[in-house]
Amino acid sequence: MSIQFDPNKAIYAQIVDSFYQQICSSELMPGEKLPSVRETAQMLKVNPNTVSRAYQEMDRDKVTFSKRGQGTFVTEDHTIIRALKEALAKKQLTELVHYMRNLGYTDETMIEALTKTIREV
Amino acid sequence: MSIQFDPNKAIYAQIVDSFYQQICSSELMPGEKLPSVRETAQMLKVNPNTVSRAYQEMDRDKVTFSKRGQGTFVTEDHTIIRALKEALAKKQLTELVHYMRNLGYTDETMIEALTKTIREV
Amino acid sequence: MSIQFDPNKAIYAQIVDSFYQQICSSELMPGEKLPSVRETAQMLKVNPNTVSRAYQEMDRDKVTFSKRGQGTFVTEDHTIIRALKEALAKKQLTELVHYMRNLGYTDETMIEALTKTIREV
Amino acid sequence: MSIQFDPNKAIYAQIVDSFYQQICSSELMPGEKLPSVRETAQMLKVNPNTVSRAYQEMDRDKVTFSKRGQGTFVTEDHTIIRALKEALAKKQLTELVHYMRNLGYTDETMIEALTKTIREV
DNA sequence: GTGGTCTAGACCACT
DNA sequence: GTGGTCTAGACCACG
Repeated sequence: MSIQFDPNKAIYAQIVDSFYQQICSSELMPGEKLPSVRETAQMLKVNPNTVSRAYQEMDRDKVTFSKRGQGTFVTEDHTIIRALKEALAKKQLTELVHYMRNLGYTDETMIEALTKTIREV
Repeated sequence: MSIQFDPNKAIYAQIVDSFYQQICSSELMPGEKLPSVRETAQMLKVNPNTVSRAYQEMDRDKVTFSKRGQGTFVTEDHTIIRALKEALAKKQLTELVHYMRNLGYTDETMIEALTKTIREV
Repeated sequence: MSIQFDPNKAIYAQIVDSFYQQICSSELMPGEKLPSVRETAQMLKVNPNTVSRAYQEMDRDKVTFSKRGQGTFVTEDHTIIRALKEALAKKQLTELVHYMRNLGYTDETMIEALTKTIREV
Repeated sequence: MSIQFDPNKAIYAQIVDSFYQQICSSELMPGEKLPSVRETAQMLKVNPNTVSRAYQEMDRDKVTFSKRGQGTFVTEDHTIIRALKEALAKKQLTELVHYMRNLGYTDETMIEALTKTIREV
């Protein structure tokens, strides 16, 4: 894993985003252990505190859970992961809708354009 | 206008993108004059050469045209602008399709999700 | 305000508790500004970061909201404050129930004892 | 047994409280022998004099009695234990009543809330 | 080893 | 001034 940090978004939030994508795309499976705070910090060349904050953020969202002395793990509750996927998708879709409308697309032409893209990709 | 530069993409290309968006969303109308190279350079705190390269890029794409001694103008050829819109849209759509597939969406659920988002936004 | 810190509970959490009590007992009214992070830190003789974390915790709970450059304020949403009151009450009540049961009280005698205490206090 | 000492309350009093809770919850039965002063002192990492004072306090309350050369025992007088239970309960209840009133609860809503909590816990 | 917390000191963006 | 973030380095509790 490696993240190209966007200077305008908090690093800890970008770390969260990165893990969420890995979890949603099943690169990280339910119950799987995340790399330790220190490992991740070293890998991303950031301070362990920053990674710790990211892990706590994910814990709070119940997407992960941490066991003191053992590590941080992806939740085994599929409902939560499903909800996470939907939330991420919704965010992308909303951005797209705004972008396309800004470009002059109507609801119908937008769906047409997506359908066409799906066929071609 | 102000751009938050992404260190991974050539600055001139980001300037092009920014103008293309303005043209597609009709913030810049067909035939309208773009700010001068020097103005834009000052505004973006960038070397004028970088801006000049961006303008040349847009000229080459026929999206703008330059008149010696007068400046750079948005094309009045609506076909070109329409094509530009489609190209920008296609790029976003392609990214979305990949993202959603990565999340486990099928073609049908993806279109459904878009339809739902359109209704809600 | 002054807190006698319990060495076993995170300081930031105790600061949150303290503010929550003040908000629930209307010592801090809806919309009222909390002391600044730095003020509170000085008052409690703790590091500003610790106070900041407490404030962020309250923000996340929507009990407060922060405006960059202005300060942190108690929410004006009475629903949230009501829910907070109930949550705090529930916590105390649950502890009490366990304590009283441990002492051999049954459900009826427990309620009787409370009724009697209410009359006397 | 282990006590997390609160720096604001005399240690001997906290030791008394701890034993009283054990007696009321029948962890220590009527007639049962308490650990010796030295044992308790070692266990709690406290000066034996402090424990001795706690034991004297309990003797004075007639909750325990000491036999020279044999040790300290829980009273076999159930009346006293019952009174002790009531006193502990009363203390908790009184605190609760104040806390809940501070939160804006009336006598009726307080009893309702307790009834509800009892059902749920 | 693990995560959790705290301090100290710094810089940023916003009013 | 405000809150928000990051780094650096430390200590703790848990297993």
